[in-house]
Order: sequence, then structure tokens, then C-alpha cells
Amino acid sequence: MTVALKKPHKSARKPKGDGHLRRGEILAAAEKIFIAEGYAGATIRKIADAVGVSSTALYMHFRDKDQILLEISDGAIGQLLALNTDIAHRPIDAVARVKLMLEAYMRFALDNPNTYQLVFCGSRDVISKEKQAATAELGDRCFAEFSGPIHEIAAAGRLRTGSGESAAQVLWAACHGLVALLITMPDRNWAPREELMRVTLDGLLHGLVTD
Amino acid sequence: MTVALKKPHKSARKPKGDGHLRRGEILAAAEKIFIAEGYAGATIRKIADAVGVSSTALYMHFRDKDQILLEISDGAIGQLLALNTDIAHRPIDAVARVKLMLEAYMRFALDNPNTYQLVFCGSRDVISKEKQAATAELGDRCFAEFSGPIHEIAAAGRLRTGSGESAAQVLWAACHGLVALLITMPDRNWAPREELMRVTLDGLLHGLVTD
DNA sequence: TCCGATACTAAACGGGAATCACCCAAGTAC
DNA sequence: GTACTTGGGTGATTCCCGTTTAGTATCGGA
Repeated sequence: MTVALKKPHKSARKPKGDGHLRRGEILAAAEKIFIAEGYAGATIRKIADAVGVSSTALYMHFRDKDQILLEISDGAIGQLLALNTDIAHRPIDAVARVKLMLEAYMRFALDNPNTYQLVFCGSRDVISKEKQAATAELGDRCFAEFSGPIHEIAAAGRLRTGSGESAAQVLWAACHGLVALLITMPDRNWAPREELMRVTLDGLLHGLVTD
Repeated sequence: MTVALKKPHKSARKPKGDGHLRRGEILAAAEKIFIAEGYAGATIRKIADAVGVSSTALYMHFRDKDQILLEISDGAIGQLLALNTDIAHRPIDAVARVKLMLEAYMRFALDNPNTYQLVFCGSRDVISKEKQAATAELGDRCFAEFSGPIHEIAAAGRLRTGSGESAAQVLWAACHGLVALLITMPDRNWAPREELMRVTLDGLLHGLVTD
């Protein structure tokens, strides 16, 4: 019964994880490595070593490497979605909601650069399209949440140019561009991040939305 | 003397490329494959096969795979730089020059998606920082060329908010974001590209620059 | 007590980039 | 002509990757 009585097996095999405990262990280890070393750095073997298990064992719990990392990303994107829905329900001006959402989006990206890259900069080179299904759907819901207030603004006739849809896409793209460049080229001579974010938001909102 | 007299060697070895001809052959083959299949698809072996040479031979002419692909990118970015310098010297309003440059930038990206991704979306995962030296320098010169008219605008006191430097970076980032998303997520429900580009440019310029 | 399911393992596969030790042709010096 | 150098070429090898295969230890239940 007690652990101490366990006879040493001939193999150094790790005992079964009780229940679905092992799955969580793998995700936790993978997340740590992924955050520290990015997609390419988080190899199956490294993750397995960190858990103290053979690389093959990961395939008991996950279909492949991408599933592990996308599952991690799902968690993170879920947080982003939660932020967005929270902001969406605040009783404030639609423009203010848009601003808050985009700010939250950019801070999220800068706080989780590897996750952000995996989900939003992932070329089809690195990760195949079909596997992204679940994560992409979460991203869609984020965007939908964000589109809400934009369409309110459009419906109120406050868009200086373009449709609500294109305005939403452009706002998203501009913020994406800023954080993507900050993440992938961190050594450039950037103006202070806060100012860049402010200029992006103020500039675009002032240019797109009439008072 | 004549080629016809050449005795067949025991090996099917490809004869030496005269002069530095082989180097060009490799670049041409690599470019074709890279454009068609992207970074991961352009493997050393595929390129070597296309040239009709062993994979090892590529290392006679290039330090590693990245050097080949970055050299290709240099050519493309050179074109972009030429476009920018051309526009820079036109006798038109600074705002108009900015607009033209950004438009040219976006069209270039959409026309050369793989090159664009390699240079501007390249995570450190995929391609190490030091190797980017030459290409990054070209990119810098592009940005410098682009910054010129922006600083003119700033000097004329026509900037509604932020410094010239931050305005330039924000404008670049916004355009980057748009094309990066269009390239990496081509299947989304995008508004027409022309409208997205127009709304981005009109919106931001209207928001940042006073008449 | 045996049995099947489950969670694990070592070993191997195939394919990437890069390197190794060697090879051959051509030029040049003597 | 003969030796030496040099530059472009090669097949085999190394190392790492994700993934697969075939086999093994352990456990819950009949």
C-alpha cells in the first residue's frame, strides 16, 4: 500500500499517472517550455524529458505535437475571449469599448508572444490548417465580440469611411501589425510601446469614427 | 578540345559550372521552389535535385540554407527599395508620397507572400537573428526612405499626435498587419482587399495628419 | 487466477540540415 | 612531363526532429 514498499522494477519506468493526471502534467511542462523557447524549441523529446516520461508516451494523450501546443494556446485565447466579453458588457460608449478591447488585445499579445505568434502569425508552413480548427474558432469568437461595438458605431452612422466589417478588420489588422512587429523584431529602434499603441488607436479611431 | 570528345566518367557527376555560373543556377532553382512552396518546402535536397547536383554542393556556394533564401529575399527587397526611392523623388506632396509608398509596400507583400513572410514575419524560431544582417539592413533603408516624407510632415507641424518617428512606425505597422493577416489567413471572410487598403490608409492618414 | 485494457517503453523509421573524408579535373611551376 | 595546389564535386555519416511499431508492466474486474 505504502509507496515505500514498492519494489524497484527492472525498468526505470514511470508509474501510471492516476486518472488523467498525466495529461495535465504534459500540458504544464509543454507550456513552460513553449513560453520559454517557442514553437520550434518545444520539442516532443524535451517535453517528455521534463515530465520524466518517454517521448512515445505523449502520443497516448495527444494526437501530435500541434495538438499539445494548440491546446495550450486555446487556454490563453480563452482568457482573451473572457476579457473581450467582459468589456463588451460594460455600460460605456461603443468607441470606448473598442478601444479597451484593442488595448487588451495588444497587451495580451505582448505578454504572450509565443502563443500570439503560434495562433496569429502561424504560417501554413509551420502548422497545418485543419489542426487549427478549435483555436481558429476561438479566434473567430474573439473577433465577433470585437465586431459588436463596431457595428453599433456603423449603425449609428458614425463611420467616416468604409463598412463596419472593413473597419473592424482594419482596426484589428493595425493592432496586429504593431504587436507582430514588436514581437518579431524586438531589437529595432521602436518608439515607446505605450506611445505606439496610443498613436495607433487614437489615429485610427479619429480617422474612422466621427463624433 | 571539343565537348563531344569528353569521355564518360565512371560517375554521373555534374561537370563544374564555369565561373560562378553554378551559384546563379542554385539561386534560380531555389527561388522557384521557395516561391511555390515557402520556406519549409524549399529543402536543401529539393533545390539540389532541381539543379542536378548533390545536396552537399550547395554548401560550396552558400554557408547554409538561410543564406540562400535570404539572398533571394535581398533581391526582392531591393525592388521594394527601388520603388520607394523612386517615389521619394517625385515632386508631389509628402502625404501623397507616403500613401504611394505604403500602397506599393502592401502590393509588394501580396505579390510576394513567401518572401514577405520570410523577411517580415520571420520568427526567431525559424531563422536566426545574426543571419538576417544584410536583409535587415535593406529593410532599414526602405524604412528610412519611407520616414523621410513623414518627418517632413512632422516638421511642418501637420502631425495631429505623436512624434514623426512613432507616426512612421505606426503607419508601417498598420500596413504590415493588414498584409500579414491577408497572407497568413487567406481563407477568412475578408472585405475586398482594395477597400481594406483604402480604409487603412485613409483612416490612419486622416487621423494622424492635419490638412 | 487469469484476462483484457491501459499506460507505458525501447527501438526504429524517414526526413530534415549540416559535416566529414575523400576525389577528380584543371591550372601552374619546375 | 611531373608534382603540387586548389576549387567544385561526391557518398556516407551525424545529429535532431516528429512519429510509428511492437512489445511490456500494471491494474481492475470476472
